[in-house]
Amino acid sequence: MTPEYITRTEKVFPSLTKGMKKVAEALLHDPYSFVIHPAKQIGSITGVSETMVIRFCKALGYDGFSQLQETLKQEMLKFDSPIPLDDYVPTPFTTNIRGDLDLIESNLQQLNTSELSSVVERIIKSERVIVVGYYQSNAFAYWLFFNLNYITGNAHLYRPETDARLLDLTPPNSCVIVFSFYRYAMDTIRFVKEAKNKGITVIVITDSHVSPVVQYADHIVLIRLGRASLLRKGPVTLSVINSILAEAANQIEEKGVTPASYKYFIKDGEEKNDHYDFD
Amino acid sequence: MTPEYITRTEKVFPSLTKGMKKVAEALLHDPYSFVIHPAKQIGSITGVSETMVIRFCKALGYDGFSQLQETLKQEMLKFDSPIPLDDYVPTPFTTNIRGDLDLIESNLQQLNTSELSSVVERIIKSERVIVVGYYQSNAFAYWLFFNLNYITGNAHLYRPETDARLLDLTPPNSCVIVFSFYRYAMDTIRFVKEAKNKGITVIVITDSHVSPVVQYADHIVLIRLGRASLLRKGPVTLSVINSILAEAANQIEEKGVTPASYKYFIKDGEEKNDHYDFD
DNA sequence: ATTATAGTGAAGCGTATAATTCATTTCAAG
DNA sequence: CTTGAAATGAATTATACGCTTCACTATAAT
Repeated sequence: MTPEYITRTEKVFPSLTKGMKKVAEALLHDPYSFVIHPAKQIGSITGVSETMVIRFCKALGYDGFSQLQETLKQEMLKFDSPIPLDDYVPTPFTTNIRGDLDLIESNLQQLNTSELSSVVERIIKSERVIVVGYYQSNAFAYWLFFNLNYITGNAHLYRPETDARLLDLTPPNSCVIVFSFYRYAMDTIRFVKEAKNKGITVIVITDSHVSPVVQYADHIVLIRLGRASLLRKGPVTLSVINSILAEAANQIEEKGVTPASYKYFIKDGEEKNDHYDFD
Repeated sequence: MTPEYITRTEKVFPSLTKGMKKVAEALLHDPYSFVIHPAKQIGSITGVSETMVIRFCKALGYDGFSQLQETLKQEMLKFDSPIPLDDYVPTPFTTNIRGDLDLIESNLQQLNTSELSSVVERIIKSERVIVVGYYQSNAFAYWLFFNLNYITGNAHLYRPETDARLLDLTPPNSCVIVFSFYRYAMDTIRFVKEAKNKGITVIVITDSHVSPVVQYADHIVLIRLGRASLLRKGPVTLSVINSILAEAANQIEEKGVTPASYKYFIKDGEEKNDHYDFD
C-alpha cells in the first residue's frame, strides 16, 4: 500500500517546473523532513523559495503545505507494516486484531534482546521463581507461572491471601518477576520493595520507565504500548512472555537438565505430549 | 544511550504534580505524538490543559513546549530516518514473536466474524456472564472476566472452590463462556453440561471442533492453532478476546447504556481514565 | 470551619509560519 | 534583439500555535 502522497507525486512529476521537481525529489527522498521542518526550511534545503514549496503542494492537489504535512504525519503514525489484503472486508473484529498485530510488530522491532537473555539466564539459575501481577496483570502472571512451572517446575504464583510471609521462606538464589502496568497497584510496589530488601533479584515487566517499581528492578522488560488501548497490552505481553518461556525451555533442554517431555513446548509443529493435562 | 528527555523526565518525575505526571507518562509512552501534535492536543490526549503541558516542559528544564519538541525532532531524526534493515539480527526471541504474528495473521484471515457478532450480541443481552477456564486457559478466562467486568460490570469468573452451586443461583437470561483447549479438562465438560441443562447459553472458545464441550455449545469461536506450539495459543486467543471486548464496549457505548468512562477502551489513542485502578 | 498554599485551566497576547499577492527574472518564439 | 508568457521569489497578509497572566479550584494545615 504505497502512500497517497507518493502516487500523487509520481503522477504529476513530468508536468512540474524545475523548481517544483527539486521539491518533489526531496519529498520522495526524505519525507520525514517535511514533517519536522517548516516550509521555508524545506525551501532552503532544496534550494528554492518557500513559495515554490507551497506551489508544489498545490500541484499535488493539496490545499497547501499544511495539508501535505498533515497527511504525512498520519502516514508516519501508522506503523510501517500495512499488509494489504485486497479483497477482504474489514469488520470491527478484524481491524481490532490488526491493531494488535501492528503493536506486536512495533514492539518486535524495538525489542531489547540482550535484556531478555539476561532474564532467561536469571530464571534458569533461580532456585525459585515467584510471579506477581495484580488486576489486569494477573492474567499475565498466571500465564507465565503456569507455563514456566511446566518447564522448570519451580515457578510460584504469588497470591496475597495465602502467601503472606512467602518471601521469608524463599531461598536466597531466587527471583521475582513482576508485571506492572499503568496504573500501578500499591501492593505490587510493597511486594517488590520487600523482595529487593531481602536480596532477591527483581525482574519487572512494564509499560513505563517511570513505573514506581522500576527503582527496585534488576532487569526491566519494556512493553511499548504507545497510545494503544489498554486492552492491546494483552497479546503483545503474552507474546513477549512466550519468547522468554520458549528460550528458557530451549536452554534447559540443551543443557539436558530436564526431561525431554518438555520439548514440544519449544518448536512449532512438534508432537503433542500426553502428560500435559490441560484445559 | 538513553535520550536526554527520558533521563530528565525520570529524574524529576517524583516531584511532579498529578497533572504533570500524566504528561510525563504520555511522553515516555509515545514521544512521537509530541512531535506531530500541538501542545493543546497533547493536553487533550493526556486529559490536561495546554498550560499543564507547557508547565511540564519547563519542569524538565526546557524553555517550553517548542524547545522540547525541537529536541524530540532531533532525536527522531537520529533514530528514525536511518532504519538499517540489513543489520537486523534474528534472535530466538524475535523469531518466536514472529511465529506468534504469523499465527494471529492466519487466524485473522479465517475469522468467523458473524459468529463473533452473535457472541457479542449474546454477551450484551445477558444479565450475567460466567467465564470458565481451567489450567492454561485460566489466564484467558481471567483476562476476559476482568476486562468484561470493567465494561459491563456483570462478568463472573467461575472458581470451583467457592462457586460450587453457582449455576443454581444464576438468572436464566445469562450465558457461560468456556475456554476449552487441548487437552480438555473433565471439570470443564461437567460444568458446561450442567449449564446447558439449566438452559443457559453456552459460548465455547476452543482450538478444535471435536472438543468434547462443543456438543453443548450454542456458539463456537474457533482458534486455529495448526501444529503450533502450545504457547502460541496465548497471544492469538487474547487478541480474539480483545476483538470481542472492544466490539462489546463499542456497542454498549453506542446504545448509551454505559457511562462514557469506558470509552477509552475501545479505540486506540483515546483519553485515559483515572478510575481504572490497574496493576 | 477557616485560611493558606499549591495546582490547574480559560482567555488573551505575541510570535512563528503558512498563504497570497505582486513584482522581477527567465526563456522561447518571432 | 524584442516581446510575452511562464517561472520564481520577496513582501505582505492571515492564521495557528506557544506562552503568559490571572482567576478559580482542590488540598492541607490550623
